[in-house]
Amino acid sequence: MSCLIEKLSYYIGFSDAESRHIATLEEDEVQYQKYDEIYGVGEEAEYLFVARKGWLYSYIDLPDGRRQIVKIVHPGDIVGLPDIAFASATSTLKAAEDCTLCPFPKTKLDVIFRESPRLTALLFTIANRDLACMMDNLRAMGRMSARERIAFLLLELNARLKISNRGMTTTFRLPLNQFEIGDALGLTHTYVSRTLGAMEDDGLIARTGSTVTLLKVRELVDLAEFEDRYRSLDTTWFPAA
Amino acid sequence: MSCLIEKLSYYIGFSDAESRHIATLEEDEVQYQKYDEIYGVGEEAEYLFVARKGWLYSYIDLPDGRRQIVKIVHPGDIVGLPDIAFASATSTLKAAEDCTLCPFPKTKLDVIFRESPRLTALLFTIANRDLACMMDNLRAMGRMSARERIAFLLLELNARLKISNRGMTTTFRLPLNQFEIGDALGLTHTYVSRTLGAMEDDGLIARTGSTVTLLKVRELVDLAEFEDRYRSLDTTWFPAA
DNA sequence: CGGGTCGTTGACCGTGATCAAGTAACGTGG
DNA sequence: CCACGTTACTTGATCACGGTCAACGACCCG
Repeated sequence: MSCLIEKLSYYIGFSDAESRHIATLEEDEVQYQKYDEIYGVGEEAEYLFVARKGWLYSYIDLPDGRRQIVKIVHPGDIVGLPDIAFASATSTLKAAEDCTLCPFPKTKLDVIFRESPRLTALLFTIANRDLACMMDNLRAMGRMSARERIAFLLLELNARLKISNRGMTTTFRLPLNQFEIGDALGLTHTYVSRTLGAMEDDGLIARTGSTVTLLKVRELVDLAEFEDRYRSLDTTWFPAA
Repeated sequence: MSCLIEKLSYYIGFSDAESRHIATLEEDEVQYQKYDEIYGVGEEAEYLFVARKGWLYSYIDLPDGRRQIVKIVHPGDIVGLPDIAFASATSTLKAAEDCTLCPFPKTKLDVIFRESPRLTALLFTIANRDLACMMDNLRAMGRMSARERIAFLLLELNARLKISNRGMTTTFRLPLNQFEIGDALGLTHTYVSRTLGAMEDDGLIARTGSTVTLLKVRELVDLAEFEDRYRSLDTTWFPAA
């Protein structure tokens, strides 16, 4: 089954027509290699993407080399929604590892808006869920220490992976290097290294290669004041199918 | 004219039916006083609001007293969209000054989704524009100095005020105290005071009471790498009226 | 082997936090 | 009209978290 449908049907069931609409978003498929740039700031934002395989991230550069990763993308995620509001892309999309994407034009959304209010409500809700998550993120960047931010990132990634990956435990592959983790959290790779090391010493997490295990989930959750926004959505107000 | 319609019609024109849909969102009206809490984290998120008069902001608390303001609300803004994804509110909404709000239930959106694909596309686009703005914000918090963040905030507020306020100059009322500015930018009020003072000394801005003037806009824009995301939206792919 | 990427560790430094005191503006009540 | 409390802003002294710079080690792949 497509990982987009899998992810969406975690929240509501779909009619055949709705499933067909979703399937049209994944008709094409393109491969990218690790560190390929899929699109850059200022390029025409004609297409959206469904991530099918591999992790990606979007980031914004500052002219002096500072970089902020604003979104980490997993299989089943829709990429580029924040850019549909503009004629050109507001961030750069890069492959964190070899990956597969399904591009689709903005206008396919227009069809969904006209024909499926229920699917529209879901997409609208997901966009707003993402907004709420960005706010949590902003809180982490504005008011949290390095250790708290790292705890937050690990918990959020784990929560997201649970949605498309039933049977997910607290051990997961983290295909990001410490530069990338730092750029996502507003830290330097040096300090990421130090802090991860200290958290490992304290028995909060364990690392083997690029795999992480959250050992003391309760303590991590308290550290980061983490709330799982992915586990459920309020779909009670949605139009009927 | 209602400030919501004014703000939305900045981007597209509306049919009579669409105007009526928008008007249903502003049927009721409630007054609040400065520092009133409209709703808090965890309360049932039954209603959304249209801000009609006065500034507000939503924030998230940490248990030890740290606070992050995640959104500053102006007249004409829709408040609470990030919460429609959940059964209860994810942030607290507070009045920055005396203000007027128009509450409406989530289910009024459901009607819009069923009857007006074009208005749906606009709301969807605005939600995603807000996402892009949050990402700019995240970049500011993660990778910018205090001075750059303040430049960024002032430019963004000014850009937003221009939408509903034709003839807006670079002088505007800023009804937020320095604690609130700090909480929005991840700084202490002390440092906000110092930095604003230094920026004034450098001739970048001027202050008189709670009014701010951006004197060297070009330099401020360079400082903050500011891009105005409010001035125009890509509406070319929207369904026809 | 050699070269590249990535992670670790050490020494030092600077931005912005913390703590504290003082000032200005304002409304209140006597 | 002044004494007062409150709130907001400013300024100074000190501190610490995390940045910067640099060196080194581990690993992978050619």
